[in-house]
Formats: sequence, C-alpha cells, structure tokens
Amino acid sequence: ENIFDRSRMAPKTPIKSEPVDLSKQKGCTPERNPITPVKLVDRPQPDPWTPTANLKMLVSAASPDMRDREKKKELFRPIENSEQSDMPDSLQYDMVDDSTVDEFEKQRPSRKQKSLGLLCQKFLARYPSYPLSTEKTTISLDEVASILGVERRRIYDIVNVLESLHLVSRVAKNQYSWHGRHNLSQTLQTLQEAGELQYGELMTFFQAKEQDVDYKFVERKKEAISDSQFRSLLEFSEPDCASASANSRKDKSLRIMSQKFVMLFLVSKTKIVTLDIAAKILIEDTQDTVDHSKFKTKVRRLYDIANVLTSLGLIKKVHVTEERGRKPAFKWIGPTEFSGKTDELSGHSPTSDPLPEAQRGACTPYRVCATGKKKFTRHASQPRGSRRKACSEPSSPRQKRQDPHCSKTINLAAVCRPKIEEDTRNPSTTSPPSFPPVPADSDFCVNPLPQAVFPVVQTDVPCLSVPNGISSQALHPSMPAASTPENGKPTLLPNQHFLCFPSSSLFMLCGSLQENNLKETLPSTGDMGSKRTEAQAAVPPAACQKRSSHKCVSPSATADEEPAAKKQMVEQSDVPLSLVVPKKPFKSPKAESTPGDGCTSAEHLEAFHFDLTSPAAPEAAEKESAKHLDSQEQEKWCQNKDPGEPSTGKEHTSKENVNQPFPPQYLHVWPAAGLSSFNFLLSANQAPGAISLAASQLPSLSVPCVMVPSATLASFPLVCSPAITSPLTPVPDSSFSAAASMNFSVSGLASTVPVFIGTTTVVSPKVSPVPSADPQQPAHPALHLSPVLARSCGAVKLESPVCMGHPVTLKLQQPSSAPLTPKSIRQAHNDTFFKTPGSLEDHVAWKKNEGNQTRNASSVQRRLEISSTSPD
DNA sequence: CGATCCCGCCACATT
DNA sequence: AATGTGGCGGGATCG
Repeated sequence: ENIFDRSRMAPKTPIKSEPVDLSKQKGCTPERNPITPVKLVDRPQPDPWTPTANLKMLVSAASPDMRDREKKKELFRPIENSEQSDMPDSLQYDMVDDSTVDEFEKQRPSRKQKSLGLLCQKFLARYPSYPLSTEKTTISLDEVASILGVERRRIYDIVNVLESLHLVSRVAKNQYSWHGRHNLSQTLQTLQEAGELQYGELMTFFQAKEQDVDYKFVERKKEAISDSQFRSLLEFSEPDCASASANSRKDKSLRIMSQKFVMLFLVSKTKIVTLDIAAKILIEDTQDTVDHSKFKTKVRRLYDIANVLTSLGLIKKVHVTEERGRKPAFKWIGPTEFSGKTDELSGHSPTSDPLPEAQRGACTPYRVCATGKKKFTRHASQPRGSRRKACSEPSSPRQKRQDPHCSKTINLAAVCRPKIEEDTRNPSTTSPPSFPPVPADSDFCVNPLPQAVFPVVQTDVPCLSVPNGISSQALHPSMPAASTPENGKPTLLPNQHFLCFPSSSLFMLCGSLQENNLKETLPSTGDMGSKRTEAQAAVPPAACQKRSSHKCVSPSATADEEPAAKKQMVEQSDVPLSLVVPKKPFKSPKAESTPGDGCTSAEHLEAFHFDLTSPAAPEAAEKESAKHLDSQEQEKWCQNKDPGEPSTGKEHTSKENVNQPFPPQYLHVWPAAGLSSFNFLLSANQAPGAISLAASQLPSLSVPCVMVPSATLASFPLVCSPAITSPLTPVPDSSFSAAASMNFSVSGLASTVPVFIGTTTVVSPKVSPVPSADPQQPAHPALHLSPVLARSCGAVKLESPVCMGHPVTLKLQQPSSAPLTPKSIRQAHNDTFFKTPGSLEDHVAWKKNEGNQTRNASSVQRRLEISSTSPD
C-alpha cells in the first residue's frame, strides 16, 4: 500500500486543503492493517490555529496514507462530519481568515475550543452511534489525530475512556475498532453490578461517612472481595485473555478509573457524584500520605474522563451546594435501567435537557434541604461504614458531635440534597446530533412499564439478596440468626401478611393489597436492586415527600393502581424512585449460600415472592398498617433525645394507625444519595385525596412515611403488617429515637435487621445490641430531609446504636383508631399519604422491636407502625 | 482565586 | 532503538 500511496502522494501535496480533507475521513478504513502513519513532522506552514496543531494536521493530510484513506472514506461517507464544520472548530477558523494574519489572538482558538470535550464530540461525530453490524469501522489514531488536529496523546485520552465503556476496542497498534453504543447498556449494567459490589456499601457509607479512613477501609475490603469478580465482568467483552491476568500494570489506569467513575454514578442513588468524592474513592492507595498532590492529580484525570462522558451524553456537570460552598459534581443523565430490558425507559434523549432541568428545578427539594440541612448535619449522624470496626466503641452516641468531618464525607449524600446547579456551560456538548437517543436525564428513569416492574419483583426476588447479601453477610454475620424475618413474621402475626424485605434498597408497594395486585418492587439486594432502585430512587426524601404529596399521593390513592402512582411519583421527583426492581441474577449464589439464615436474602426473596397477588399469603405479605411517624413527635424526640441515650428501643407508635383493614401500601423510596441511608415507606392506602390535601395543606408531608435506612433494608427484612397501630404512648424521646435509630442507623450497620411494620403486631424480638451503630455519625445525611426529619434522623442515628442494642418492644395496637387522620384515610382504603416523617403531624406509631435473637446486635427487628391519619 | 484542564514531558511497553 | 501508550502535573485559562 505504501507504495501505492506514495506514488500518489508524493505528487500531491495538498497542503492547503487541509481542513476539507479532514472532514471526510471516516473510520472506515478498508484496509485493516494497522498502519501507523508515521508521525508527521511538521512542515512549516502557517497556521492560524495553534501553530503546532495545524502544522501537524497539515502534515498529516499531506501524508500519503492519510490521503488515501481519506479518499476512500470519502467515498464511503459523504459528509457526515459536516458537523465539524458546524462547530466552531479550529478548522474553520483556519479557514477563516486570510492567512496569517491574525495569528494572534483573534483566531487563536480559545482554550475552550481545544477542550477535550469538544474534541471528543468531534471524534464521536465521525462515527455512527449505532453502526450497522455489517460495517466495521476501524479507527486509526494517527489519522484521527491529524484530522482533528490534535496530538495523538489527546486521542488516547478519548479512546481510553471510550474503551472503558466498550464503545471501541483496540485491535492493533494504533488501530481501534468502533463498536458504537450497541452494547452500552450492557456495559453499564455490568458496571452497575460491579459497582454495587465494590462501592455499594461504600457509597452509602461514604455519604454518611465521616472518616476517610474508615471509608477507605471499607472500600478496600470491598475491593478485595469483589475485585476479581469485578474484573472479570468488565473484561467480558474482550476475548483476549489478557484479562485475567491482571497484571499489575499500571496502565490502563485511565480506563479503569473511568469505569469506576461510571460505577459510582450507577451506584449512587442520586446519580450525582462530586469530583472530590469520586477522587477520594478512586484513590486506592493508602492515600494517607500522598494525599494532596495525588488528590489533585486524580481530580485532573476525572476531568478528562468527565469531559468524554459528557460528550457521550452520559453525565452532565452540575454543582452541588453544600455547607461549605458549591462543589463541582456531575450528574448521570444516561440510562439507568439497563438490563437489557427496557431501555426505553427514559424517554428523553439526553439532549433534551431543558426539560429535565426544569424538572429538576421543580423537583429540587434541595433548597429546602439546604436549609434544613444544617440542622441535619448536626444531628444526624451518619451511619458509618466503617463502623464495623469502629464498633468496638460502644457507642457513645453523642449527638453533639458536630461533624466536622462530615463535611467531607457528606459528599455523596450531601450532594444530593444540596442544590444542584446545572451547568449551563456547554449546551452543545451534550448532544451531538449523531448521538443516539440517550435516555434523557430525566431524572427518573422510571420504568415506563409499571407492569414490568412489578412482576419482576416476584420473579426477581430471589435475586435480591445475593450481591449484597454477601457483603452484608460478611459484614454482618449477625443477621442470620436473629433476624430471620420469617420467624418473626409468621409468628408474630398470624393474620397479617408480612413482607420481608431483604436488603433491597427500595420497595415500593402500591396498589391494594387486597386486590392482590400488589406489586412491589423489591429491591434487590444490595446490588442489583439497589442500583437500579437507586437510580430511580435517588430522590432525597424531602423531595420525595413533597412531590409525593403532589402527585404521588394521588396515585397512591388509587390504591389499585400502583403503577400509576409509582410513575407519578417517579416522575415528580427527579428522583427516582425505584420501583423497580430486582434484578439480577447473580445474586442467587448468595442466596444459595445462605439458605438457612434468617432473613437473609433467601428468605427475603421468598418473602417477596409472596405474592403480591395473592393476598393470602401468610408470610408474605403485606402489611398494611401504615405507620406514620408523627413528625412532631419525632422531632421532639429527636431533639430530646440525647444522642447518648440509649434508647431502649422501644418504640411507640404514636399512634394512630391506620385503621384500614387493608393492607396499606407503601412506597419505598430510595434514599437519595445524601439520604442514602434512609428509606421511606409510604403507605399507599390512603386516599388520594388525602394526599393531595396533604400537599396543599401541609407543607411538607402529609403522608405517613417510615423511613428506614436503606442499608438496613437491604440487609434487613422488612415486615409490614397491615393493621395498625396503636398509639403508643411511647416515650417520646426514647421511643422515637429508638425507632428512628433503627431506621437510620441501620444503613451503617449493614443491615441485617428486619423491620416489621405492622399494624398490630408487635414484635418482640429483641434487638441485639449492635455496637456498631455509631452514635457519632454525622448528621449530614439527614440534611436533605426536612428539618424535622433531619432532626429525627440525627437522633436516630445517634441512638441507633442503642436501639440496635436494645431489644425493643413494640406495641401495637390494632388499628383502629386513628384520630387524626385525615378523613380520607380512614375512609378510603386506598388513600395514600405520604408523609415525611419529620414534617407532619401525622401520627405515627413506631414500634420497634428488635431483637436479635441470634446474633449480634446486628440484627434488629423492628416494627413500625404508621397510622395513616394525618394530623391535620 | 478556585475550577478547569491543555499541553507535552517522560517513563514504560511494544515492535 | 524507535515507536506506541499513557501517567502525570505545571501552569495557563476560565469564570
């Protein structure tokens, strides 16, 4: 070939035409051989542009090979690239003027024009997002570099990231083949799964986390566990063997880093990751020492990666405002549901950001949060991840501790809450025309198909436990024995149905149980479910609440139609609720492994299976009672409570419960990142009207919610019983706190504790004392929540340890009286309310019990009741 | 002045 | 040894 080329080439030297040529090129190079074009040397040509860059381009153009290819390409491709022309590229600039003239500034492409993001867009514009299977496109680095007028080095940056997502793969030296986005969703799913393994807990912790160290510790642990698996997953696409051998090579770090970065998004409930957090997480070494510079470098790399991902329409830049100020962060706007299943979920293409943004704005509860945040911060302690170790400390729950450290850790969690400002900055960037529709950033990725979701649950159920389970188990051995949900459940409530939620992160229960329609989504065990859910569920509680109130409520009202409700919910919030589900197969192993254990996944799974449809299932359940937390009370409690207090755990429910015979429905909302630790359960039962009312009337929440720490949920089975509550006279402080603690703290723990929510029932288990809960955790997580919530949260956390430790006695009353409840509630079985714990007056009765019979403190069972009644 | 991140040196890997 | 890759971080720009 070369010869060939030369012959021609020599003669031609099309120096001048440079730009034009460029546009034409395309990936397809017929010839496979990797030709490495020689580096071009520059020729002295005057370029307007960056001097060097232009020169190079020109040179390259001049080179025979290039030309040849170009020609060929041209044939193949008309001008798709035209796009380039559109852009303000440098190329154009070149053209623009007269020659030399302005070398100076004028044309000088500003830095932006040379940005990696823009370059990446140009790069992507050259190839079809969804190439036909038939067409194989090869990419020659040199060629591209010359065409785009940049050094090859820059192309590596792009290609490495693309390679991490399997959009391209390296075939030979200097040659890459273009795959396009066909496998993107699969890749993302894989990453999500891997991410759950690696970072699932971490993230949770992280958010809450105070200490870097701890987190690191945790992280490390995780990696150890999953790393191998993880690797294999990632490598899947490539046949080449090398994969396994993970050599130690440092290389590819950018690729790996890119994958990890993406995982963080996929694992994050809020889908928002701040750079600093990501950097911390991604620094694997013992960073202690190196820190600063290393951190800085890491961040730099992350910018490189972020630019490429932004060009791909997978993320966009936002700013998270925290106490400290605003931090740069990125929000995932790519698909969150993969599984091949429904891609379509997200309707919008990423490009259509405007809408989403608007939504966001609307959605954002952030502001609120922000305000509340501070308080939260203080009070709330976060569950710490590391706690395991730390646990040793008995817990001194001290609320007071402010969390200086929190600030750091907050990140993820915090991120969510705080307001996010989207970047307006490069509008263009995001959506190149050629891109395939990306799921919009709509925040929700709710599944369009409600049905699917529900059903899924059942089926999936089994899966749930797995991934997390492993970790959880490992972490929390305690679970098994004590908590077995089953035990409790059946035993406890004969009549009632229970649901056990395994560790999954979210659950949404909607619909009337009665009907059988119930659907739930279960979360999955930590991993899968959580991930997905997370994605969807990301909304911060506060937000949820509000939203829920608006729309959500109504839907819920329709008890019958859960799906609808869900959707609505989802929609409203940016966040996403996760309705969805379970997913993943791979968990099963775990389940297998832990057959016997109590609540562990397996069981849970079963529980889930329970039929939504068949109401009767004893075990399964449903639960109806709704519980409300009385926000007020809670608040009080919280406040009152001392961190130190060990509350015994008793909870009281505030009271009222829902009378409804029917099983209430709940929505479980995933905690947003910030909130990550909390899960909300909303009862669906209440009438829509109620909901609506609530919204209007109540600023915050009318709906009763139970918040449970996600982590907890994941690990712990949740049981809900329908009936409800009696108001207990709980001790305000202690009880509440206890309850709270349960919920919140859990996450940190690991969650093995089952939670029961029931109307009547009581659980008497005891909770094993779990040392783990830290009193200390920073409050931040709570932040996002309404202030009240926050407080409560704080309290909770603090106490949680306590709670955990103490067995709680629950009181349950049967349903019946729910004084306060808004009318609707009682009346309708359907009504749904959503409340936020803190905010409302609703009564909630919480009860918890915990006991773990078995093991350590870890497992705790609790029962929460919420009455549907609204205070108002 | 902090956030971004371009640029290209340079080490290591391949050929 | 030449060339391919890609880590890395100084320091320029941007906002």
